[in-house]
Amino acid sequence: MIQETRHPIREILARQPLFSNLNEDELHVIAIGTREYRIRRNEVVFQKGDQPEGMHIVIMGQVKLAIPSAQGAEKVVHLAGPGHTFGEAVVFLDKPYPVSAIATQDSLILLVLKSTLENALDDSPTLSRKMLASLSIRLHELIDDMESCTLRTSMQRVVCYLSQQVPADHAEAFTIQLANSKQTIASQLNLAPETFSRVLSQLSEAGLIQVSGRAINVTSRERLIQFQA
Amino acid sequence: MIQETRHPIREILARQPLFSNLNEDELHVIAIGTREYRIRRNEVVFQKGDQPEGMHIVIMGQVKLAIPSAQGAEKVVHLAGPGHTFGEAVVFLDKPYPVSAIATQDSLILLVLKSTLENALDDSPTLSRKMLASLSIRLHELIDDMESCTLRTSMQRVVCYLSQQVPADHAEAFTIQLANSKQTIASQLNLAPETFSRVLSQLSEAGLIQVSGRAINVTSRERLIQFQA
DNA sequence: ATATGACTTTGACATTGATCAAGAAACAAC
DNA sequence: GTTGTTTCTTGATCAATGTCAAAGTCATAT
Repeated sequence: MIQETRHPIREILARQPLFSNLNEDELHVIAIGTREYRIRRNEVVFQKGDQPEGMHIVIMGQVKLAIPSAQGAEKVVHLAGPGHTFGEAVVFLDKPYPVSAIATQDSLILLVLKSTLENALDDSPTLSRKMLASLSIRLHELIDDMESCTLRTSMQRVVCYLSQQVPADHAEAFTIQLANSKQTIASQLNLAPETFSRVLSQLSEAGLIQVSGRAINVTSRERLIQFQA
Repeated sequence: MIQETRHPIREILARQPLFSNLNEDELHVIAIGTREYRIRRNEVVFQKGDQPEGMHIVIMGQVKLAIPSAQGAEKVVHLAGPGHTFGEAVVFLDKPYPVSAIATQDSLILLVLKSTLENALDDSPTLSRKMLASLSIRLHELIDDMESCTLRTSMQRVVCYLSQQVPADHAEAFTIQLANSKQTIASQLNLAPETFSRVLSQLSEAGLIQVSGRAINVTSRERLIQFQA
């Protein structure tokens, strides 16, 4: 599953915002304590309960972080794309991973070993600061997710999800290209796939969106947000 | 609402695990940037959307962190008792509080101002490390909460909650004294108060617990955990 | 003591969203 | 292409949990 290669790890690291303020020496030390691995779609990076190895950085591809349940169901907690990190929280605790990580696409990932990261943090307040910010963001995202799951109806969750996928230009009408299967997105929204499908049809019938495979066209962001029932 | 007093803030800070490794000078600087305030039961410390002031440390009492919803409902995210901190995550982000904080008891709280904390973190890798650990723990707790809310039935959530309240001695039979109203606990478990009440009666009928006000006697931890339906 | 208000319990009912099952569509492999 | 596999949609049904309402309990303050 893990396959070493000889890419310029240091170059890649230097391009990550997290490490952009480090000097050559610091970067060199981190690069030495970093492994690169490739992983195929649907393969497991680690499982809930495994002992943490370090911080993972997605270079290419995508990794799904999910809580597995006994009955085979799972709740997707986060989808980490290029430039995103995962597994960093456990570096600071003596606990196993609380989630499983599975590649949703063939991916290229860096693993900064636990001890390497710890040393780097002790030497660089800037890195510590960025790490704190990164964890804080994750915390906020999780709270938003919690809010969504507990205080909203399925319709509200879908509307909220769609309206958050707005492109940079904030256009009133736009097309979303879903980056994952509808199953995965349903799980992220804490919905059964069937429910997700039905909610999308309802929005279609109301003329607010057009669905064609993974492409969803939003006619009016404004009207979409207003929509109830 | 906020009322200054002249307690030995520095002494109190020194007793917090978070600051225990700091030297006299560092502690002094932090003490200067720390405010003490008292707040009554049911009073609001801050609301979701407010601009963050710094990190709060509960010295006495208890503060409830909850996501408010438009319809007056709320989802309790965390209950912070003596020695616990809250509001620290926002120090590292330029975002408003994602939750509201309300005292559930008359409380005494310290507020380490944002800039003070930031400076202290830049000067002390140890403090940074502890802060990272603290945020990581919060993240784990939230993930556990997420797991509970999304993958378990109401019965499973209550059983899990009760069995986690085990006293230190790990006795098979024990009595829990609920530290909050059943409403609050129900919200934390993401249940309607009525549902919580019904689940407790069910467990009572099954002979697994005896409920008497806020005191809950667990007859057998083992059998409680096994219980289904 | 008694009264007032908050919290809790219980019952009846409504509703959301899950489950099961079957068919359709998309995709991949050969 | 054709076949097999996975994903998605749609319908019918059901169970879990929320909502509403009323009564009961508890605590507090006067």
